[in-house]
Amino acid sequence: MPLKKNVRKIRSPAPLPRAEGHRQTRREHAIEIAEDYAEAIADLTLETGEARVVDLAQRLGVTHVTVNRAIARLQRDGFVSSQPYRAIFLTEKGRHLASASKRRHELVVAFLISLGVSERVARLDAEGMEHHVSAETLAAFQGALPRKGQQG
Amino acid sequence: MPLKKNVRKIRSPAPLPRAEGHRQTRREHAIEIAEDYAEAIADLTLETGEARVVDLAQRLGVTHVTVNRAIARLQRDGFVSSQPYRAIFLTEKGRHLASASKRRHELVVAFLISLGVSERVARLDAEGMEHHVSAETLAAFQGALPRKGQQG
DNA sequence: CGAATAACTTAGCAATGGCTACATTGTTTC
DNA sequence: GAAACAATGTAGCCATTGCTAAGTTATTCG
Repeated sequence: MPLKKNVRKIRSPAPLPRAEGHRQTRREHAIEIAEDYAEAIADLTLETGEARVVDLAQRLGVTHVTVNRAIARLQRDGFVSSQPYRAIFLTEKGRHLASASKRRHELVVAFLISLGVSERVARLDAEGMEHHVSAETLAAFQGALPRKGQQG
Repeated sequence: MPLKKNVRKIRSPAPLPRAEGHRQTRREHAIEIAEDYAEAIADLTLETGEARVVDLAQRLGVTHVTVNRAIARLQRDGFVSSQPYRAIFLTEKGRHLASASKRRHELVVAFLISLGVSERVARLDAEGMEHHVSAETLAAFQGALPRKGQQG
């Protein structure tokens, strides 16, 4: 008596959509690093005039070796241009990514803070969350944010 | 003439904290899969009585091979117990992780929906965001959510 | 200028997380 | 019980993302 341990025929009919979210999350993971680097490069360029491997390493909390290889991939994918032993520059594509990322990042931080989350935690959480905030959700965050001009 | 391209001495003094967020994000990435699997296993066990490799694969949007290896890691790390060609069961530790993940997941979805995000997008975004929502932020979400009993 | 130092690069290891192709085991069905 | 088929497991590929160690190149400074 097989006891019907495996009910192999009656595969569940509906739970397909669930997979979609996971697929999207994986897709987003693939571009997270590009976004983080683009943002960091843009910031450093503003702050110090150029983005160097060591500075990126310090800022992202990885070794300079990791940065080096990441930059190679970003260059391969057209986000940055760099020459050996020289500073790193964003391409048009990279600048685009950086500004979008930066805007989203800051909006997420501001939104969390507006909810009462401490600035420290808001910044920590935003770093991970931001990459998974779609345009629609970002718009909702923006909408829920208290307006700038009307502080009364 | 070196033109002072590299101003190597004046390393920026403050941008250290930024790295902390990235480090946390990487830490969270490391447990994302455990959380997703634990939640999926818990759900499937409820829905169909047991969690099988194929079902997990379908639900998570990966091949059964990927599931197989992930399960091996989860078993190594004490989240699940499984025997070859048999269903997968959560350990106490795994159940704990699953229930926490599930609660957080549902709260994030509910919160996004309450902001006006469509259910579809809320579910898609939550899948990626949830892993980076700290206890503090989760509490803020909870607090911002309209109460259950007072729908007026 | 040349040595010292800082920055960068390269080589190579480990873990993760996808995959396809193929082998094995379990279940169902005749 | 054996064949057919579904499910699971194994081997091995590739890419990513960390790392350390060791070699190169630039910059700075005596």
